[in-house]
Amino acid sequence: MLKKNHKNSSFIENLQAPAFLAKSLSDENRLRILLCISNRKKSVSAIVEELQLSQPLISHHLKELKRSLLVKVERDGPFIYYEIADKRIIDILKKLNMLATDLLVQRKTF
Amino acid sequence: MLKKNHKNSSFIENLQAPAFLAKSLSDENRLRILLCISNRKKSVSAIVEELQLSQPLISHHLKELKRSLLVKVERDGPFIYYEIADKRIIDILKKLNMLATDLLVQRKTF
DNA sequence: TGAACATATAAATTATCATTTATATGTTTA
DNA sequence: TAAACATATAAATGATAATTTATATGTTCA
Repeated sequence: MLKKNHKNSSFIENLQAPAFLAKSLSDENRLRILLCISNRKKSVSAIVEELQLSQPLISHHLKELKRSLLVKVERDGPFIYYEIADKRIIDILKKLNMLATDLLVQRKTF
Repeated sequence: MLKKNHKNSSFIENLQAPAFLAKSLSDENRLRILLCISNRKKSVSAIVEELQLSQPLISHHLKELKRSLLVKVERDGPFIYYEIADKRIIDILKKLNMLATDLLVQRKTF
């Protein structure tokens, strides 16, 4: 028996959610932050130093990442630690990167 | 022998490319267009009718999708047909959608 | 408590973007 | 060639977002 296939199975409705996530992933500085905290949690100051961006800018982007649920937050004394909320975020970034590479190659090939 | 792991292997440089793709995926109307042309090529007017958006708006988003290489274009007489450039785009959208769902569940669970 | 530090927030500025309205370009056919 | 149609483009507008600068909040420790 065939799978019920009301045009494009998985979704149709709810494109708002993936669009919202994609928007959060659409800024290069936010991607740098996500990679930076993908292996272990880090304090804001550690991120600031590692990425060489201003502290308010990092805080602003962290707030956005928190709003889209892409990071987890944890306080320890005066420090606030941020960590990636789900490893699949990195998988998706890798796929986006591979896709971008291939699309560019294809464009030049034809 | 362990894989050479200069922090975050796959990328570090070139976050510009995935950020750019993500930006193109960050608009709900563009996602609707991509889904709409994911199975077969369609003319602009067909897309306009199916999605119930104005013709200039559809054209504008198609131009953006073309700029980011996410669609292929083909002319046939007066009609211009657009088609998704790579099926992996849909995979990525599905993954984004699943991730969004799970992140929301996790937020409510804890 | 007050000084030092870590982080967040607010205000201001600039840039980017989605949408609408109006018009132009390109193609077919009578 | 002119009319009808398909699509693209341009201009205008309003909304959103990134960044900077300045300041506030919250924590520790002497």
